[in-house]
Amino acid sequence: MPNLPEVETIRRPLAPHVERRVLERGEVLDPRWCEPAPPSAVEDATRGRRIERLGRRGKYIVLELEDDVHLVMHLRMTGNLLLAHDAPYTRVRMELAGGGDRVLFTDPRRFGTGVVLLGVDARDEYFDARLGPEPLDPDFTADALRAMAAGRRAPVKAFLLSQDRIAGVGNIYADEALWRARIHPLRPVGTLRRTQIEALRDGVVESLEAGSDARGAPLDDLPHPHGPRGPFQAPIPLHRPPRGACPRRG
DNA sequence: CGCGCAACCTGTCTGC
DNA sequence: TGCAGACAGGTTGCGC
Repeated sequence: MPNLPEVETIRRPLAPHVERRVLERGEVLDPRWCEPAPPSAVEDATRGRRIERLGRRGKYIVLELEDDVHLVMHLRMTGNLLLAHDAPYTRVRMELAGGGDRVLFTDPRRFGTGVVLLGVDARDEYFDARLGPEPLDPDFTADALRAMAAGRRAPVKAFLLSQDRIAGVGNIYADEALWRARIHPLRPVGTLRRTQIEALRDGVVESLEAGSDARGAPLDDLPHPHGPRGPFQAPIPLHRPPRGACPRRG
């Protein structure tokens, strides 16, 4: 479920509570979380290190620690990162020094993963190998999109979903962006006309922004046990319309 | 290389 | 009402 806006909604309120604090220890309760690395890799990396920053790239969350140690996490579909003492489905538990706060990675379906990367170069290499540009960065222009789409026969929806083209667009936002741009999802992306490419770029950006706005609405100050996704699963309008006729064309 | 698709999981929804 | 089966969905890896 987490696409870029959801990941950002989890990251943003959490960041001020963890940045500049020291991790006493991290404990991997589910060894599969960091496979093929052993849990000790995560535990060694986190022990006693200060958190410099809680960042994001695409759908990844990055816990940037001192000494240039980067803990890169992916929530996949059901993962969550929250500040709480206990929560169901906890896979990783990180104790913060002074106060007994804990950062928990929870995930009922155990799809979520984490990896420790040493050095900013290793981190960038990791992302460069699998992620395209950030769609909310200013260089994500219609021209850039057109260059990426040129000559490709893949359906435009599949194209939007491939993270090595555009980082952070998932199923919900691909549908929403195509709906806004009035483009059929199966249309080969390389055949789109210039005006459609422009509409598509706008559709991607606007749906991501709408998603961030909707879920980024302030709730309480602290993430509660069920995490910062709460009551406002308020869907953007049309991802799943009432079954039946198309609301636009019948 | 580009594309399609199965596999990974398990909670929740759907249909009988 | 209960149960079995379908579905959800991001990424990886394999086959064509």
